Amino acid sequence: MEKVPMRITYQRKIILEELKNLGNHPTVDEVYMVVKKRLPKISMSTVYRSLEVLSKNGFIKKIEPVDTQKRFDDNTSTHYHFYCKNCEKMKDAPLKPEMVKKLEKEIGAIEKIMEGNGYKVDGYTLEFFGTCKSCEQK
Amino acid sequence: MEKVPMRITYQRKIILEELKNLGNHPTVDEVYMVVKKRLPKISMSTVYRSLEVLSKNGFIKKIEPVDTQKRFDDNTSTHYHFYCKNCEKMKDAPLKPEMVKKLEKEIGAIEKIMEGNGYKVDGYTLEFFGTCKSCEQK
DNA sequence: ACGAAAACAATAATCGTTTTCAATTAAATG
DNA sequence: CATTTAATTGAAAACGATTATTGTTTTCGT
Repeated sequence: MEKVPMRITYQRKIILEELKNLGNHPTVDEVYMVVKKRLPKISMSTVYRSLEVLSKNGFIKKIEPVDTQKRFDDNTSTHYHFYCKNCEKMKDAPLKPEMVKKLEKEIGAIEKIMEGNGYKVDGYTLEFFGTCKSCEQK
Repeated sequence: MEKVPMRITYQRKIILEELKNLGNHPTVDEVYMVVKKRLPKISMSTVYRSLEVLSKNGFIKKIEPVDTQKRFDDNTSTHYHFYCKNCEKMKDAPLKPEMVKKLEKEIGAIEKIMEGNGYKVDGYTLEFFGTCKSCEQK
């Protein structure tokens, strides 16, 4: 979470305030809509940039997919993925089948707990990211 | 994985073939580029639609984010999320702190293993999806 | 208070994906 | 095997989310 020079502008104060009011992980659009009530002239790009900066400086946390593009896999069995930020490829997580089995069981138990709490769990995604072996070797 | 009436068209045969050749989880665009060599007139939308249908029928597996939109969280500590497909809200996974701790440890160990395999692991995302409690109660 | 750097609003551009629609084709039916 | 009909196609436009650009305004160290 590398810090970045950040000015405390009026817009950013309000965006942070309203984000906290909203609670539950709002989308940028949701933040925009409530902030606009107090700052009718604010633009979407300001909200985007401000949220980005606030998260880079550790005030808030960004929730975003490891990779936004759709991908398709000819292997239909359960396994986990590793996204390499360098070559931008999605690889199979380099794990032995017994490790995958173990994790699957572990997470399955967690799902049961959530079901017990009144949630209906259809599934989950677990993706790792970083630099893959072949990129790392260079 | 609900089955859907599917015709085995020439395009689909070739898309499936080439997906298998490509191996590593290609994006739609990557599939399009190789398929175009054999079917110069094929359109992007056909590739999108075909991959979708092939995955709906269990021939291949779709890898996609639980939710594509960026979201922001005022809680900066580690915790997992649950995406409700009904109300389209991202909630905190309803798990006790000790459960989160345990999972974190478990997955941390997995990361170590991958690091031992020559990968540099920056992090991971774990997201559950389904129907949340309040939507389920209706 | 002054001036450089950062942030702003507005707008256009981009990216990945989905939709629309008329023409074509697979496969079920007679 | 010819006919029917419903699915599929290609081409193009539309789409939603995000980013880049532009000229103007604001913040904040000096």
